[in-house]
Amino acid sequence: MTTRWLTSDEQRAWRAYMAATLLLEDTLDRQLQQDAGMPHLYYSLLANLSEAPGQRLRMTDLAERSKITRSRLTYAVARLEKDGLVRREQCPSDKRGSVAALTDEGMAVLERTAPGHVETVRASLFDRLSPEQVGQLEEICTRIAGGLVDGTQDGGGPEDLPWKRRSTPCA
Amino acid sequence: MTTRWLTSDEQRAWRAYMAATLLLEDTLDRQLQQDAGMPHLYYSLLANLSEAPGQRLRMTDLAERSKITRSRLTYAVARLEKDGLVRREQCPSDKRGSVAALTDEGMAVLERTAPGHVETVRASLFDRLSPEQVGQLEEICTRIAGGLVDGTQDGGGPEDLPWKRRSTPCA
DNA sequence: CAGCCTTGGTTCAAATCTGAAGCAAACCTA
DNA sequence: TAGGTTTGCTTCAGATTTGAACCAAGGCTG
Repeated sequence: MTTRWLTSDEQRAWRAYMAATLLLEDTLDRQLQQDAGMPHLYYSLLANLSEAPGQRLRMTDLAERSKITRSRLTYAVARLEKDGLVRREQCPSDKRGSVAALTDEGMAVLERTAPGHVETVRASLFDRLSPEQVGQLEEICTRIAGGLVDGTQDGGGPEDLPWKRRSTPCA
Repeated sequence: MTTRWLTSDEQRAWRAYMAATLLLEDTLDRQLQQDAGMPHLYYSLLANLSEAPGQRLRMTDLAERSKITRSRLTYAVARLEKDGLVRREQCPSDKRGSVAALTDEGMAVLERTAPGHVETVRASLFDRLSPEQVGQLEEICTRIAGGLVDGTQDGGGPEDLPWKRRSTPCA
């Protein structure tokens, strides 16, 4: 089959998408590195944990929610643990498993830095969009993410994609 | 001033955005690593060069178009040069400057891998969106990017942001 | 033109990320 | 319950990225 190249509308959208995502991620990384001493992804891990019951999650579960590989998560948590923001615990129900738990200090860092982060997200994104656009963005992104979560893109790729797994709740 | 937290609409949009961008970038990286032996960003560098007059660009210019730092570009180009896909040339008009030029081999790789890449972008993104959504996405992303390009986010941050610079065309 | 600031790019050291491999526990199934 | 597979997570080695430091060439000013 001959390639269906992008239309010029699609090309413009694609270029804008690449620019926006690169610039925004960069902005957030810098802001958080500055104010919280960690990249955006690490902050989002803390945020994820803070919302979980007991402020703790199984590694695989956290990886899945964060859309990152288990390998990447292992390193990230190791760093956060070294900083005392997260503690690793043994999963009582599965001796193989480990649980990442937000420490009080981690929660404190989160509470201290959240306002600045939200402010940056607002200034970079939401304050520039109309309410309708916020809705459109959600719809669009949900659709994209939905298609990629268990994405049988072209017949089963790598297996280390955490969001391709199921994890049993640890309790 | 008290923090203006995200509304629940904004929160949903933000979460969807993070999920979509992480998953999509991951998908593209894997696809291109597989088919072209390089991450998505490197591919986009080649693509950028291929569209430039003479298939060559000043380093700073390329960095700016690609929305990455000069440092990052230096390493990326070094790798691409090692693979023979790009050649560094001296800028005739400025002895400090260097120019990245797409080689024939680089162009060949691009032509060979472009169809698969486009197909992945389609499957992941455009084939899932309505034409209106494509338009909305462009509008939204253009707005985001526009706000961050020379973004005086909160009074002048780091200076190594290439898109904060001007570069003179080399020729 | 000397002195000084800016610009274009690279280099350094350290942090992060990646995919494959490894290891142990859990889960079958005969 | 032994044997084989899967699951959960870490470890390894190498690639990539980061921000600061560095260096040489350009530009400007007195």
